[in-house]
Amino acid sequence: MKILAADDDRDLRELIGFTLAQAGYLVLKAGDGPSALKMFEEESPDLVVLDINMPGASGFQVCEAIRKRSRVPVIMLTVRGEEEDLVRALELGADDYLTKPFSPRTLLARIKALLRRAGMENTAPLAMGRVTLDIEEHTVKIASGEPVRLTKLELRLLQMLLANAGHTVSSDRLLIQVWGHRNSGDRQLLKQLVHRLRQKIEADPAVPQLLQTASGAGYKLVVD
Amino acid sequence: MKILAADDDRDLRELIGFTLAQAGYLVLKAGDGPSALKMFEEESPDLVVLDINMPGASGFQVCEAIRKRSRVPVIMLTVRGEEEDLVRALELGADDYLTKPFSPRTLLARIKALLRRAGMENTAPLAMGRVTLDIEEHTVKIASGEPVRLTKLELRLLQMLLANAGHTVSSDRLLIQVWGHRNSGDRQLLKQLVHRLRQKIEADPAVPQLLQTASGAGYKLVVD
DNA sequence: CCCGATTGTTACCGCCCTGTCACCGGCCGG
DNA sequence: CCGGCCGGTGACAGGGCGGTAACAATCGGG
Repeated sequence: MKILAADDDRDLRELIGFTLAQAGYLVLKAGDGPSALKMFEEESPDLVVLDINMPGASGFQVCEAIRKRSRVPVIMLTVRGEEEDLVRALELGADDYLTKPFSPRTLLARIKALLRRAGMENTAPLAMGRVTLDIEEHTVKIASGEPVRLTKLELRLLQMLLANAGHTVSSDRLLIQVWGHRNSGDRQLLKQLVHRLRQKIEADPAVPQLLQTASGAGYKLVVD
Repeated sequence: MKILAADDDRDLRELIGFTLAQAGYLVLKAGDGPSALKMFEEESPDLVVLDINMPGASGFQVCEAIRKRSRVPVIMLTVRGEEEDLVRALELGADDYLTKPFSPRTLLARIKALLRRAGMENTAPLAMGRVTLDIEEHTVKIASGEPVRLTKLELRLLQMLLANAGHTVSSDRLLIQVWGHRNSGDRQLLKQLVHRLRQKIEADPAVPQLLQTASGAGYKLVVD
């Protein structure tokens, strides 16, 4: 599990790094916004701890940039009493925050809670009913047919639907989970992705059996 | 969206209630642990705000009991500087916490973030007498008939009537709850919506059994 | 740097949801 | 008796939403 910690305060950065390393995480450290972003691009960590006050680029900018290309869990660090900052951070897509000063134990608990919520520590069942998803190979098998190759986004979409197999998942939620942002005007992206995925996995894409539409609500995967 | 707020401080409870009601949530209030648990059992809310320090049963116990039977999002309220409490709360399965004092805006932001993370629309089918409402699928089943698809507005209307099953809901209130703010002269909208809903759920739409008219007052749902 | 794969954007079609108008019938007070 | 109010019903136009296609932009590996 790879965690990126970005903070301009060298001591705090080292403390965080030490704490997380003790807990068995692989830690990447960055001292300012730009290098945090660069490291994020190169290493694609599984979780990001981000100080709001940093030279170069504020934590907000970094968070926004990260959200543009990933839905990785983000924890923001802030000083006490800056509630406006918190609201803005959460609106920008941050998943959680910590108020300085905090104890290492608290940080660890929050990180674990977030990873648990994000479903990153339990390998979800890959097979369900007719659908068998191979995340490493980026392929699905339907019933006992040939494996079909999926793109990154298709895989992610199918993963989300499979995790909620039999239940409708709202379009907004899919947008958030697949792309990481939630401009609800972006339904066209989802339409297209669903269409392309159907071409690959449905026997007759015009009459979907697996990936069904719940009009006005979202989509659901029928696996039985 | 139903939210249970449990706090022994009456003023704070009312403030939370007012804030959430303003934001359009249906709020249930409890003043101590046991009644919070009881209300949780009976109402199955979509999110719980839980004060750690309560008479009867501590927030910890309530949180633990809730976690034994549900994964509903839980936000814990705590006083400043009790970090051990926070860690324990998160380990017990709480999803988030707030340090008192907090601003209403912060509370709202955290609740929204949590609902978003939790998927916001995954409410279990709501059953009452002959009527079973599946909010995530946008469908109703009457008695043991086939599920009928509902539109957004029909769903909202039925939801409101079902929440007050057996009691008359005034037309003005329905107008506000279904459409938002409207001048009360807009009864035609409601007439049409009721008519369309009856076509879908009544055995004989000309003689309504379920969705009955309370002349001069409003409508009520008869489920038994 | 190039080519193909992948992803995002624009446009269009068809369905049906929704708001609105128009009309009917019953009830009530003048 | 009649005119107004209320609730129910039918019809219809506009627009929103989902599906599809075609194209542009971007990514990624050789």
